[in-house]
Amino acid sequence: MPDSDKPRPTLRTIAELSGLAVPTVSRALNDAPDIGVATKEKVRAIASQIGYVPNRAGLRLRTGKTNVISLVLCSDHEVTDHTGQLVSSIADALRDTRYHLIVTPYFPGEDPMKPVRYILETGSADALILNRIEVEDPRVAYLLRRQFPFATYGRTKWREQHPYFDFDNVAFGRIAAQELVRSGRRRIAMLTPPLTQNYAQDMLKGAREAIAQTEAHFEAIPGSSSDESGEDIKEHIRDFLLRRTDIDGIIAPSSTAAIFASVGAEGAGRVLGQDLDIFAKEAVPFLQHFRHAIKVVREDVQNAGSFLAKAAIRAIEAPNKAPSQDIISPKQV
Amino acid sequence: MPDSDKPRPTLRTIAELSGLAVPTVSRALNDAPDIGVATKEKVRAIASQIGYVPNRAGLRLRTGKTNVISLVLCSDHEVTDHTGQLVSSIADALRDTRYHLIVTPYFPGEDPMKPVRYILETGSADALILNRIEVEDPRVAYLLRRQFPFATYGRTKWREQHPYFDFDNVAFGRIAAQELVRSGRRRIAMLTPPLTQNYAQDMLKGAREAIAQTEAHFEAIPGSSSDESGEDIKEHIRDFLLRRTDIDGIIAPSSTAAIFASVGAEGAGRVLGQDLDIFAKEAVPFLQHFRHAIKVVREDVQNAGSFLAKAAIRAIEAPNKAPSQDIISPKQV
DNA sequence: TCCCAAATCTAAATCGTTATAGATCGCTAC
DNA sequence: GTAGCGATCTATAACGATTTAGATTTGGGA
Repeated sequence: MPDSDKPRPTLRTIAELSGLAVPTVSRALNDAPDIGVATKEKVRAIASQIGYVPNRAGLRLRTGKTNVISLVLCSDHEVTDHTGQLVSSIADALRDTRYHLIVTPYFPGEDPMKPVRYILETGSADALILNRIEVEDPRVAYLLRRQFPFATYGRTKWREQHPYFDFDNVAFGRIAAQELVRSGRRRIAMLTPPLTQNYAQDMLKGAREAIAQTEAHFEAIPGSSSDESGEDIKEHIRDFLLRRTDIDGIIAPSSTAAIFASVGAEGAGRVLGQDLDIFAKEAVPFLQHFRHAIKVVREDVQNAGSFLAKAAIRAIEAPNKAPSQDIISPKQV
Repeated sequence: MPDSDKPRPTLRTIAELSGLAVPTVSRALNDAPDIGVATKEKVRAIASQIGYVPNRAGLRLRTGKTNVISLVLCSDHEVTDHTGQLVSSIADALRDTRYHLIVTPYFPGEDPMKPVRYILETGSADALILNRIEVEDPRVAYLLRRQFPFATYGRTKWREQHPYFDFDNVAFGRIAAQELVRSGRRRIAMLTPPLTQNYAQDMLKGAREAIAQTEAHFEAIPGSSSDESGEDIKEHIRDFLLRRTDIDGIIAPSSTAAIFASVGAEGAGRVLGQDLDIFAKEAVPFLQHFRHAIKVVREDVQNAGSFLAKAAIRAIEAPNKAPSQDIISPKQV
C-alpha cells in the first residue's frame, strides 16, 4: 500500500477531472436544485472514486460552521470511568457525522462560564454539551440568551427551552428510600451533590416524598457533598456516623460517593448490610463487587452520551424544532 | 455584561484601526524582523485592547496547521477513570497553548489503523497521541514513515525514534514479584495484557528476572488477558484458580484486572491476604479500599498526560530535536 | 420566426490568514 | 548627483469552500 503523498483532492480536482466549474461541483455535491441530474451523478462518482473529503478549514472559513461539538467537562475526583464512558459514547455517536468532538476541561475552583464564553467568543464550536447542571445554571442562561445550540446532561429550571438528557433522579431518590425502608431501615441520610445542582434537588425530593409515606426519618447529610475528594467524603461520613449512631441507611449519588461512604462507615465501626445499608446509583457495574451489601441501581451513561450527541446535532441543524429531551429511569440491578 | 454581538475582530479590524495594511499587522503580531518596533508595539496594543484572537479556520486554511492534537483512544472495559484522567490532563496541559484536544475513538474489534489513516488523510490534526502501544505497532510504523508528529503512551521497538512516555513496567513486574515472594508466595501467576502490547512484555520480563533469583515459580496465565470485560476476567481467574490450587500470588496490570481477579479468586474460594495475594498497579488510588489485602503501586496518569501533551507539541514545533521521552517508576504506596 | 422562461452552468467575490514580491523612504558612499 | 542599501511597509495572490449574480442553452408558445 503506497503512502499516497499526492495532495488531497479538492473541489478543484473534481472540477478539472469533470470539466465543470468549481462552484458547479460544490453545488452538485450539496444536491442543489439547479444542477442537472446527470451532472450530479458524474460529480458524485468522481468524488467517491478519488476519495474527496471536504476541507474543514475551507468550509469553516466560508460558512462559519466549525463542525465541532465541544464537551465542557469539569475535572473531578471520580474513581469510576463515568467520564470516559461519556466521552467515548459521544465521540462514537459522532463518528459517522461531519462533527468532531473536542474536549474542553475546567477545574472545580474555576468559573464554569469561562470555557463557555471562550468557545462562543472564538466561535470554536457549533454546539456545546454540558454536565453538572445547576437549577439556575448561568451557562444555560447565557447560551439560551445567545441562542447558541447546546444540550445538557441534567435539567435546569428552564428545561422546556433546551435539549437535555437526564436520569430520573426523583425516581432514584424514591426507590432508594423505599428499598432502604423495606430492608428495615428507619433513619436514612443522603450524601448529596452540591445543592445548587438540579439532580441533588431531585434526589432529595424523591427521597422525601417516599419517606413521607412511612414511619422512617430522612435527612441530607449537612456540610458535605459527593463532589469532594474520596478522602474528604470518607472522613465526613465517618465523623457523621460517629456522631449519629442512629443512622442506619445512606443514599449515595455515585460510585465514588458509595465507595468512600462505605469506607467511612467501616471506619466508624459499622458493618454494611448489618448496622447500615447503602443505596447508590452507578454508571459502571461494579459496586456490588466492591461491597456485596451495597444496593444499586444503574445509570446508563453510554445512552446519555449518544442521546446528547444527537440532541446537539439537532439543536444545530434544526434550531426551530422542539428540543430533544429524554429522561431515563433507574435500572434496578 | 453585554452580549457583544458585534463581529469578532480580525486582522482587518486592527489594520483599519491602526492605518496599516493587513499583512503588516499579521507580521507585526508574528514578530517578523522587517517590522518596526514602534509598529509592533502599536499593533500589539490594539490587538490586546480589542481582544483579537486569530481565526483558526483562516490560519488552518492558509498554513495547513490545524492546531489540533488528536488523542486516539480505544474504548475499553475499564472500571476506573484512567481514561478520564488522561483526557483531562492532556486538555489541561493544552489549555494555555494554541492547541485544542480532539478525541478520536475506536473500538476493540476495529482496525486501529483506521482512525490514524483518517486523520492523516484528511489532515485533521497536527499530532497524535496514542496508547495501547504494541511492540511493533503498525500505527507507529506508519507515522514514522510519514514523518507525522506523535507521542505514545508506551514504547515500541523503535523507541529511540519517537517521543513517548512510559511507566516502568519492568520495574513493576520486578517489584510485584519481589513483594509477593517476600510475603511468602511461591507460585505466582500474571494476568497479562495482550502479549502484543509492549508493556505486557515488560511486566513479564521484570517478573521473570526477579523470580529467577528466588525459589519461586512464575507463569503468565494462559488464554486470558486483562483487556477482557470484567466478567470474563472474573470467570477466567476463577476457573484458573480452581484448576491450579497451587497458585498463591497474582499480578494484575490494572485496577480493573485486580478488581475482577479478586472477585474471581473469591469465587474460587480463596481468601485474599491468606490463601492468595494480589499485586497490582492502579492509576486511581482505590484498590486498597476495595480489598485491603491487595498490594499496590501507583501509576501517575496525570503526569503521563501532561508529558505527552508537551511531547506532542515539541514533535510538531521542533521536529528535528530529539524526541521527548520519559519513563516513570512505580510509586510504592 | 422570434422571444421569453426554465434549466443549467460559470464568473467573481468572499471568509481570515500568510507568503512573496515589490514599493517607498532616507541615507551613505562614491 | 545619484546609485545603492537597509529598513519598513504595501499589494497581490493563495489556501478551499460557498454565495450571488450573471451567462448560456434549450424548448415552447405566439
